[in-house]
Amino acid sequence: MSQQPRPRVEDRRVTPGRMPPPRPENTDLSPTQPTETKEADRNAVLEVQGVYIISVAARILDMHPQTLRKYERLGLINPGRTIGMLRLYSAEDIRKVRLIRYLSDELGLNLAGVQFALAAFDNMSTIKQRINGRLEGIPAAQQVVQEEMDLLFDSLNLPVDR
Amino acid sequence: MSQQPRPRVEDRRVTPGRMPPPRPENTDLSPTQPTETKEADRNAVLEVQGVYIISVAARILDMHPQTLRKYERLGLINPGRTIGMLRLYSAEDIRKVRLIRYLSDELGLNLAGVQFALAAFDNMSTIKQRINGRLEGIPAAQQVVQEEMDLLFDSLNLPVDR
DNA sequence: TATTGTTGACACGACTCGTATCAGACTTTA
DNA sequence: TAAAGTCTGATACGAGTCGTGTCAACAATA
Repeated sequence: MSQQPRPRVEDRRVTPGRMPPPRPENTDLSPTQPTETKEADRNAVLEVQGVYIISVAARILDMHPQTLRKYERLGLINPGRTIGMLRLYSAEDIRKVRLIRYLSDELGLNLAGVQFALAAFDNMSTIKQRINGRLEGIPAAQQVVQEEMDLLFDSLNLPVDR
Repeated sequence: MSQQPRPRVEDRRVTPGRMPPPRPENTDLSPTQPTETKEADRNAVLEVQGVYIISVAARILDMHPQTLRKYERLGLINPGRTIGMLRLYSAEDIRKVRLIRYLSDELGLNLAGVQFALAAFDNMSTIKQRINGRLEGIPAAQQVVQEEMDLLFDSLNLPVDR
């Protein structure tokens, strides 16, 4: 009955206020201890054209992999997959997670609220596009809508990154 | 708040000797709400149709008065006041509370999310108005924006009531 | 082969939310 | 004027949420 905690690579913890669970800190477990397995090296291997597997994405975002999985389960993000079903996070996915984190951490929304907000953003973007298309022949009107819709987005106080 | 063994209900007691906070002056603030009652006799203030004190509003909404007070403290609603500072809930206030309850109970938003959503609605309405104003001379464009913005509101799945 | 990924389940501590109660002061009503 | 109702700020509590952590059994990758 192996009861020992399985060592993991995800060694970061973010608990800001309180102590982390009383678990032994296997902070690092470089497998066959190449003494200096540079993260950069390993990342480079998995960094195929700006896509990252979950452990790398989690490290980039400084978040727990389980949190990323939970976000996906809730439909907040939808990373790609390798043929072998490994999650692949694109730069766009990373950006979206940052937006989610902003809505959650800074604005205090729960995940239902995040879901609502993301859907609202999407709908706003879509509508803006549709209006723009239907106003194809009236550039003056297009200009007005462009400006005002930008205002609308601004009013949501999203991080510049979006 | 950390949870720990706490006194039983019978033992709960407010710290003795605590001074109640000074009440605000009767400065007749926020006459914002019930424009209908503006010249009603102070005798009849609570009988004006469509304006309710908190206990009545709570009964109408089937909610706890403390919940209504909490919503106000968070800035979600802003009921009027009598000269004596009693809250006065208009039909519009009641409607807004119902919207809040829908966002909270049905969609699962927390109150931060409700705040965000309400602000988004307001901003969308404002922008729609502004666009409409700026497109005054282009009715065709007005029509397009009208239709599409209505679509946008629809996409939010709000209760018919709103 | 060693490592890291997958899933689902369960648990935790911190936090949120609606509700409840209290004391003391004030307002409205009978 | 007395009684009933409301005001304020505090504290409390059960139920739920959320991010994190762990586990088992297995698949993919290096």
